[in-house]
Amino acid sequence: MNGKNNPEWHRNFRQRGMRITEPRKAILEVLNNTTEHLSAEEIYMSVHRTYPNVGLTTVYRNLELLEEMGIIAKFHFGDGRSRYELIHSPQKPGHHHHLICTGCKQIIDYDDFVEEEIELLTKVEQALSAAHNFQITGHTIQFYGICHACRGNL
Amino acid sequence: MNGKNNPEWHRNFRQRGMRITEPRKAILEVLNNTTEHLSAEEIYMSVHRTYPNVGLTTVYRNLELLEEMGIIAKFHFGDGRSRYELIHSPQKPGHHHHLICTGCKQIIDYDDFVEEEIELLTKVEQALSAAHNFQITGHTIQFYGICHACRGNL
DNA sequence: TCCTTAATGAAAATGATTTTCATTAACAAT
DNA sequence: ATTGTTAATGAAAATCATTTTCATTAAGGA
Repeated sequence: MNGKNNPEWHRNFRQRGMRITEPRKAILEVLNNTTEHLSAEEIYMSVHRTYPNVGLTTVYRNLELLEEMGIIAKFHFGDGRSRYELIHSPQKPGHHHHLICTGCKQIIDYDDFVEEEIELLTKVEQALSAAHNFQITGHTIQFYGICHACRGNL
Repeated sequence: MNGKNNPEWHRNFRQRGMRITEPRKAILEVLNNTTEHLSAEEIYMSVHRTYPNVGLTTVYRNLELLEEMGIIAKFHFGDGRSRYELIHSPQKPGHHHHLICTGCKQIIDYDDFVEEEIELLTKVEQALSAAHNFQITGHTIQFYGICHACRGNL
């Protein structure tokens, strides 16, 4: 968690009159230490190991909150549940562009042409902003396909 | 439905031993005649007007089927339900790149820089194919933001 | 230490989607 | 055209992720 015992998100929370609680610390701890794209249930199970009394409801509530605050992003990969990622993750900084196998559901954070993608996306973002009078807050790029292993199982 | 009374999808279906049924005709009819991004329930309601005895279950089953066949695409726009689009729609041919207002949930099929996007996407697709040994079947590009009207309501 | 109220946990409710199963109807063979 | 096989259907029940309710707890300012 950044090595500091009073991280910057504390300030962020307190400003909004929100309290620093064990469940919140635990949830952010889990998200900070994973490279995966965890679902609410998975985050809950992970948190549960250290804080067995934290409930699934609380996990859902805080994930929603963290998303509204712009701290995490919520993704849909087609497996019927939402998955969450820290927007500025120490584990995988930068973009969140995904390659998903529709067979085994594995999710790959790819790096190919990301520079160019970002460049174009920025341009598109500006165009959309202007043309449709939107204030853009985020984007999603996903490629779907079948991985080598799954192709073997056909 | 294409002006022909024996459309090409009939052949497509029969080849797989699948039958041409009223519900299937009705569902494709609805998808063919909309520019919207309909949910299963919305498709069901639309079908229901003409064929009141077609059930919601059947709509779900056939949407899944049509997706597997590569005839329609399933999207998630963050409102908790899946939405479907004909991949080759007579109403909006070409791409399916979306701009979504997180306030009012409106979905815009935008046209800005789509040429360039497709060009880059094709390049990325090839790179991913090679680098990760994937057979790419589709992609998703979405921008999220707040539209002008919704910004007023804050 | 006390007080206010944000936050929590457990259980119930909700809502989209899937499964079950008995019935119907496509369509190939007759 | 009639029949037989079985894919497809519809209704109801089941499932599963997520949300709501509500009584209780605890963060943090006074």
